[in-house]
Amino acid sequence: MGISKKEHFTNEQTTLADLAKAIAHPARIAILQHLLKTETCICGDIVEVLPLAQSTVSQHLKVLKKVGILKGSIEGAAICYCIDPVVWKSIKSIFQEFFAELNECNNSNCC
Amino acid sequence: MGISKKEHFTNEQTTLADLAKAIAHPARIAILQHLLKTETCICGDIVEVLPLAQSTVSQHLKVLKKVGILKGSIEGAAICYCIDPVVWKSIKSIFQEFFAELNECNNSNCC
DNA sequence: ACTATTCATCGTAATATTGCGATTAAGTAA
DNA sequence: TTACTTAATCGCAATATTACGATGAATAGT
Repeated sequence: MGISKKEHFTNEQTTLADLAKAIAHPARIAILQHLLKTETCICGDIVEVLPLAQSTVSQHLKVLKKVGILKGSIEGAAICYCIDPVVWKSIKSIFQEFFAELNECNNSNCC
Repeated sequence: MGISKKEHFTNEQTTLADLAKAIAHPARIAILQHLLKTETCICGDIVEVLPLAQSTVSQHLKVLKKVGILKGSIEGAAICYCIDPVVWKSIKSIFQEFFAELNECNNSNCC
C-alpha cells in the first residue's frame, strides 16, 4: 500500500484504521452479512455465497480472522466460521466512540 | 487495489466498504480527530498537525472530501475544512446499523 | 508588477491489495 | 491404501494506495 509511516501515529489511530481496513471490501462485508443473517456458525459453504474463487475467499477470511472478528473451528473436513461476539462488540464500541465525538461547528464565519 | 469485482456486490456492500476505506488510514483518522477535537473548522494548519508532506496531506483530504465527510470553503489564501455534520451522522448510522445486526450464535456444537 | 503563502495536482517510485489457478495439507470414506 | 473433499497457501499478474518533490493556480501584501 505504498510507503507506510504508521510509527508516527498513535495506537488508537492505527487500531481504528486497521479495523476499518478489514471491513473495507465488499466481499468481506458480504461474508459478515451472511454470517449475521444466518444467526449461527457456517460450516463450509462460504465460497458458494460469493462470486469469487475459493482461494480469494480464503484470503478474505484470513483478513477477518487476523483482526479477530472471525474465529474458525475444525469440524471434520470442513471448518465452522463464527463471528466472535466479544470482538464484534468491542469493534462496535470503538466505532461508536469515534463517531460520537462530533460537536457542531460554532464558527459562523466558515460553515 | 488489484482486480476489482464490485459489480457482483450490492450497493449497500460497496457503500459501506467505500466508507470504511475512507477511514482506513491513520493519517485520515488523525485529520478527523483533529477536526473533532477543535470543535470548529480548521483554516489552514492541517499540514502542521501531521508528520507528512503537504502533497500527501492534500491527497488524504481529497479522499475524505470524495466521500463527503469533509467540506472545504475558500477563506482568502487559506481553505477552511469542516466535517459535514449531516454526512457524519449518516455514516455513523450506517455503521451502527451494520454492527447492530449481531445475534448470538445458538449452535452449541460449534462455538 | 513582484513576492510570498497556501493548497491542489502532476509525475514517479515503493509497497499493498485483489484475484486466480495450481498445489499442498488434512480429514473422510470407500 | 486410494480416492475424494475442504480449505489454506504459493506464485504470479493486474491494479490501488501511499508518499514525496516539483510544479501550477489563486490570493494577499508590498
